[in-house]
Amino acid sequence: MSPSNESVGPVNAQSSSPDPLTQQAGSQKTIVVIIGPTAVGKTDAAMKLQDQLGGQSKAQLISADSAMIYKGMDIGTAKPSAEELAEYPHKLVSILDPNEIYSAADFVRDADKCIAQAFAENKMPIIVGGTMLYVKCFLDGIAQLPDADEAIRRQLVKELDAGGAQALHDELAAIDPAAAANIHPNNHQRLLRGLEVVRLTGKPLSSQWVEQAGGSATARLGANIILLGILPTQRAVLHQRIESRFDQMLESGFLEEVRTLRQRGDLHEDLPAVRAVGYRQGWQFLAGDIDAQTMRDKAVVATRQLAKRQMTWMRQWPELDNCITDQPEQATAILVKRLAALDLV
RNA sequence: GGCCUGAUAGCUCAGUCGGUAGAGCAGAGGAUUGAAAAUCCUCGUGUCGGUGGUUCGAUUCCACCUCAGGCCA
Repeated sequence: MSPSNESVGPVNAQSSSPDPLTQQAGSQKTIVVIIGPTAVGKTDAAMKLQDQLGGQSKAQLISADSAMIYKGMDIGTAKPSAEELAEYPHKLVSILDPNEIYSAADFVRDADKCIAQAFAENKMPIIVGGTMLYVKCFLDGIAQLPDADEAIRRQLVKELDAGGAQALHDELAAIDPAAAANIHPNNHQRLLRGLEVVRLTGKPLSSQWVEQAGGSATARLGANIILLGILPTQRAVLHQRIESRFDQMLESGFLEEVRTLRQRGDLHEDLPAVRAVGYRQGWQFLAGDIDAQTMRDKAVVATRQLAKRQMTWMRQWPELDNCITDQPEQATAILVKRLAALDLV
């Protein structure tokens, strides 16, 4: 009989379920979130946590990864193997064709759905991934904005080519100085998106950013969040892992995977899937633009740079102050301890 | 053994008609709201291979040495 039993959340009538574990998990609605840079061991930590919680009937893994979302991109995204996925089913893995485009807003919507389902099945949701924007938007909420609009984007690109980025940035600044200050003129991707929203809604972007639809994850889902970041202090060690992991991918037939994607004929280098780390370089190699050594080196560099950007997100993440571990092998133990303190395991 | 070319930032190189030097890449830090494994911003002191010589002053010119590549023997 732990004191935290009474202090956390409403307690359902004892008669509703004979299983106290299930009942507590259901009533307290806890979501575990594990984030970290690529190659750090997030997936292993999440799978071990599922074991600790009692297997796949008690936990639901949900991937927050903008590349694992694609079918046929397995080796290069370091997806768990088919055997592992059978034992540790992941939501939001291999759900999209590589010719499709996914977004942070899609992720928030899909993750919310997966979590509601997990709660309905008395499973504890475990979000695990390295796409920090997805996780950030999931946790904080995301503004209600219009989807990408092909016609307007084409028009904006035309204007960009004709008049240059500064003219477009000036236009944005005239309507919405706050958004313009936040978006560098050279960042065409964000600049065009900003103008797209302004033209579609007729309202400033910055004011719409403030109103996050549905609010934070806690507010939307009535759940409390346990967030764990795995942030290595020895970057050289991570770089080492990234390098040898890519070499292993090559040995495992990564280039065959890319070749299969190329041979479809309908994919191209402007698609997010083909721009993914490793795939972009493999694509260029198979197109004959770069040699094998260059491909390998550039892929490793791109992966290192990805890891760096992921770690920048994490360092700036205030909620992460007291829950970072640089020892991936201990991440599961730390989470189990925190769940135990809430009587959830 | 002789001749030629090179030696400058972690890497590839530019440059200084003699006044101690700057790009790309790598690396580091940062931003991040429907493409995010994306996109973008900021950050450059290094015995200018070594030792002498000429000069007020040499990374720059000269000599020799070392190393690398090439050519001739």
